[in-house]
Amino acid sequence: MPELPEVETVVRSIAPHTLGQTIQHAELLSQRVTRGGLRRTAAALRGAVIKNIRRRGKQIFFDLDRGVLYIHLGMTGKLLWDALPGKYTRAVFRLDDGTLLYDDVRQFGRVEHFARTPESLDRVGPDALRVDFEEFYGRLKNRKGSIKPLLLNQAFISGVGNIYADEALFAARIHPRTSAHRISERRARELHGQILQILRAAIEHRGSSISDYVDGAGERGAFQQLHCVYARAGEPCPRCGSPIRRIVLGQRGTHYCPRCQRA
DNA sequence: TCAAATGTTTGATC
DNA sequence: GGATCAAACATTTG
Repeated sequence: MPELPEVETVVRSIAPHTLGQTIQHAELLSQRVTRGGLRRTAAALRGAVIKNIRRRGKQIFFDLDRGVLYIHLGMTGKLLWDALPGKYTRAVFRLDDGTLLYDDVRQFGRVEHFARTPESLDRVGPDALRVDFEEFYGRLKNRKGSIKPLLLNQAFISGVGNIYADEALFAARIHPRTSAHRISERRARELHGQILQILRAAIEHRGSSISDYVDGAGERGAFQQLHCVYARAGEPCPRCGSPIRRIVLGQRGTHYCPRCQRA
């Protein structure tokens, strides 16, 4: 669920509460989410000071005075400030002025402590908001597969997920099955620009809440109201009125306008 | 009641 | 390496 705009919104909503605070107590509750060991991780976090909070793609890094707390929300992860723990609470961080909870129904997310930012997690591609066109096109033009799965590949660029991939391809009028290396420089420029524009607009609207996404204060986003194609199969295309089509591409639901986005 | 779908990543295989 | 596919999990939707 959480893609770049949602993760950015979460970071912004919890940063003011957590920056500079000390982790008085940490409790890790899920082996699946915290593979580094529940007790080891809790012990490593206890007493650490939060110096900085960063986002790269969909990854969140709390820089500590001793290592880093890494959080990935997966599909259903939530970071909540001063909320009540529930059935799906997987980690509890008691800070000086309140409590930060990590809730995650499906447990595809991760909460880990690292002594330093590890290489493997750092191997994601450039952040989708910071990649310039030269680099974007350079990485794109020799790729063999379809453009849609490539946009979802975090090693290509990081931050774009299923919603924003579909919306960006619609805005750029590119069929999701188009081979990446067959996209002209001109059309690639349009796509790059639309990715930036859509991600920025989504952040302004505090993300997309399709089912259960909320920010650190438990607030839903509003950008889902502005989706043109995502989860709108059968509805008229806002540009030409043709019914939006849904196919499966790279095992993911893919939404597009068959008239505006020609193969 | 059951099958299918859900925004994520990882790891196996060719 | 790059592309493809199954799997991890729990809930909701048709």
